[in-house]
Amino acid sequence: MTVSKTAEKSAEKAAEATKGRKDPPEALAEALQLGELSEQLGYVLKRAQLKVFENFLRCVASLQLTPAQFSVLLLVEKNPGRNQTEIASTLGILRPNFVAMLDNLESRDLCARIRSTNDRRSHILVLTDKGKAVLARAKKLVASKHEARLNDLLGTANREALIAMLSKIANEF
Amino acid sequence: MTVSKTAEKSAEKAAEATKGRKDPPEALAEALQLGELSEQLGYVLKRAQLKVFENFLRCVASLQLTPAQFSVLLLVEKNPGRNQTEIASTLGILRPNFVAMLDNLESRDLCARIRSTNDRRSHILVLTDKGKAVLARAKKLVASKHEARLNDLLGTANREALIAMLSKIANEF
DNA sequence: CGATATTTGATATGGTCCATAACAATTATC
DNA sequence: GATAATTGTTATGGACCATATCAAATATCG
Repeated sequence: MTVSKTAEKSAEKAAEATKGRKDPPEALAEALQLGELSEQLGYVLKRAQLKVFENFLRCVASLQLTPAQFSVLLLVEKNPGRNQTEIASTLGILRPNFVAMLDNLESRDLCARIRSTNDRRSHILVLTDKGKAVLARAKKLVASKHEARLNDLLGTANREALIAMLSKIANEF
Repeated sequence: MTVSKTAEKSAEKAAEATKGRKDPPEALAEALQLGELSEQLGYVLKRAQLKVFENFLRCVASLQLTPAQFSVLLLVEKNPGRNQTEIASTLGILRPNFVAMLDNLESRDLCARIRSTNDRRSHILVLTDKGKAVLARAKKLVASKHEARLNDLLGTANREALIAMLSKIANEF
């Protein structure tokens, strides 16, 4: 609560410093110096991730799919007959949180839970025909709009190198 | 709610498919195929970001600093005399959400808000001496543990290339 | 000048995502 | 056959993010 003596002193200096350069009303505020921040991997990684997700959402807006939902559909398509625990855990989703996600996808008739005949505790996941169709359309949108954008920005070789490095970090860090 | 006919049929096939390979009790569950997922930028970006943040937290655990708090301290140190709105907006933090963050940092005597003499609405932000000391120690920990780890994994040249590409995405995507 | 609009920090609030505990049904273990 | 473990589920709380709103201070403009 109380401000230290030294903080007060440096604060006075800081307040003074702004006095001299009182901006004329229409002046643009000077951009802040990012400094070491622009070299911080976590910082730039987070900001890039937000931008990529944002762009992804725009590209598949017509299908109303989030990145997480897209990843579920992709994984179920590639691994039919797996149960909720298996799909969720490979995506890093906790089982309790996966329930609502599946409720959503199932209510939109994109995938279905089926009680396994082997183990009647587990639900086997399958894409519906509509789910397959929507996923196919999503893939096309992602390739033509989302990935194409990235290729324009970085070039194909760099894009592949980027994904390889990120995979390495995700798996071995 | 109701499962489509086609979904039921493919479900039967899926359930049957698992019947043949009922695992012997001690068998390891086969890893799922990621398929196209491992080529999805958003997916690998998100997972890499989580790993990096996790590692960052471990490296500076002794200082109890999150990546977001670290970025605030860095930016305030580099840009003394700026107000809350300026610091928050360059970090992509909304002003309302920045209040609690500053309450935290201020209660730990790492930074201080000072009413500006120019504009008595705004609070000028300054690092306290303790804040400067903690930030200096944090920088050393990050450099020696966090970044060093990344250099070991990718090599210095690749690390720089990675950060450059991520910056490009963050700024131009 | 003075009325109105804008800005700043702050509060309240709701949404989404993430994590843990607990439970019933089912299956595995011994 | 008693006990333990697993599966899907619910409930719940925390962290983070976004919007509306407010009082105080300042800017704008008649």
